[in-house]
Amino acid sequence: MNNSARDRVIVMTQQQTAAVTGAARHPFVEKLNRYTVLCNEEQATLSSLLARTRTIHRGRDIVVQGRPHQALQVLNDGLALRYKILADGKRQILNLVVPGDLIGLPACMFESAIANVSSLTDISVSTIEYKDLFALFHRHPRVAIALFWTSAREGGVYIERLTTIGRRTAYERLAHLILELLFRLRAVGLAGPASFEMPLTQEMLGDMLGLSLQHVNRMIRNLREEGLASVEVHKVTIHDMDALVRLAGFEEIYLSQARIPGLA
Amino acid sequence: MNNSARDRVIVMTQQQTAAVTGAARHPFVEKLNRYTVLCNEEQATLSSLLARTRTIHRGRDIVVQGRPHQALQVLNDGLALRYKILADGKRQILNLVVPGDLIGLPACMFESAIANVSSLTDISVSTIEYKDLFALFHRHPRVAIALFWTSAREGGVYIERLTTIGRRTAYERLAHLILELLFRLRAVGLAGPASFEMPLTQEMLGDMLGLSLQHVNRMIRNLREEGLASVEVHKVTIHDMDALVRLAGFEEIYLSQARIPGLA
DNA sequence: CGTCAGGTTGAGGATGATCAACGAATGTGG
DNA sequence: CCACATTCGTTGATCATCCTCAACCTGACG
Repeated sequence: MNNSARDRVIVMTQQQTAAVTGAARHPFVEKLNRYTVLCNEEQATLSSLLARTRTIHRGRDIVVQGRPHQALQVLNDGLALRYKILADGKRQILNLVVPGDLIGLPACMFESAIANVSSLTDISVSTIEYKDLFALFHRHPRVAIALFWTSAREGGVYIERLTTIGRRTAYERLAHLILELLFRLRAVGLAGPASFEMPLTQEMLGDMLGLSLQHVNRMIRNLREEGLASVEVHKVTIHDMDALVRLAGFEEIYLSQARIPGLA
Repeated sequence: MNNSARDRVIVMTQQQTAAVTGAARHPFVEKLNRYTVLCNEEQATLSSLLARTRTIHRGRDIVVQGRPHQALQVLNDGLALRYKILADGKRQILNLVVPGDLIGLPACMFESAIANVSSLTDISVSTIEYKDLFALFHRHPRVAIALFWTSAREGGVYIERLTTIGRRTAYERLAHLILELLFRLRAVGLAGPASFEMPLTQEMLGDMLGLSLQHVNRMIRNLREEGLASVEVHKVTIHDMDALVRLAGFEEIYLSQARIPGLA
């Protein structure tokens, strides 16, 4: 916990730099750059791919289950949710999409999308046509490797959620989700050391965790009464990090964005 | 459902061809070749990467949670399981690994492995060092694209399992798993039109579905009594495919291995 | 001022876990 | 060949976690 405040300051500084230098500094480029140091040309090519951005208001569907598509999209700013709707109307929220993420991964890698993505806030996105993606693989293999690496690591989030839903109690599930959100948002400069803004309703939390909204409400009360964390309207604050980590069985390694080993 | 038997025949023929031409025809190469047609040189490079194989007996751990590593492995033959063990000993099985799959995906994309993989049968594996993988990205961008595509589609299996565990009843979960196993095994020539050999215990099924083994047993009995499917010692047979698909809410698209759109 | 989304709380009930016991099949050592 | 252990499957009884139904509260917004 001691150096997390410092970490955050560094991230925020990067964000501010981005604001100064304009769209060239882009969360997606930043992320790939964390996997392996990219040269100027590589960064320039990526930036030009992402140059044209589009703004979408909150609550709009960006990707729709069953619909075909011919491009991937990158989230530049704001938050989105990936989810699936079952035939009987039940919803499973798969993941939170944060700036720098590929929106259509993995939903858009099929003939028609296998999941929905909708904007949780107003967002800014860039589109990468498949043909441009393929050209990128030919021109900049190192970028391709970084891309491969990120998308493979995405899988880590899913397997962790899977074990959370499959094998943890409701109380543990909520604790684990809160910690995951904290760490993922912190990595993109959107959270403090032990708190973050959260535009998720209790119904959404339930749909992420396989729980009813009423039960989420009770587990939130539990966390508050036990002094572990408080979940208010749009803000989550962690009061006892150690206890929460212990309760959740949380291990942050699956969210790591460390260098790719052995890549020059 | 009508042409699935025919599809299988084609796959089986490919497998037989493999037996004739020897190790050069490899399930991993076959799979990438289904994503985009690879030229001879591309296939040759891949095959040489996979030439050295290693046999591992059943019940051995190939990848161990928390342990570092410097290579990916490819499963050539046999079956394996990816799983996580929690601090209190509970186990969540994440996925079945079938021939042609990258074993260490996504577990080995981190500084230390975030999940275990163990052999379910005697298996044959090839090792791909990271440096060889990187070289492949430089030499054969089209292979890299196919690799990116497969690994991204892996995510589809996880999000489907996630919605299954999060939002379906125990009965539906079992039905869905049986169908997924059938279709995945059929894609590698290891299942008939409506049946397959299954070396999974009821405890393992429970650990895949977030259920207790006793409850799995009862749901299996249900399926049998309703005439939908029978799960015997090491063999699963589906008796009423339509009803099972309806019960599970199963949509096979997330297992598709169709061509990558727009890739020459 | 009415409506609506979101949050809060309680009561009752169902799904699925846990505990417990037993049977069948397989393997092992004597 | 038998005694024994072990693994896997089967079934019943009880119990708890979590769902469903229902009601009410609050604040925001037209």
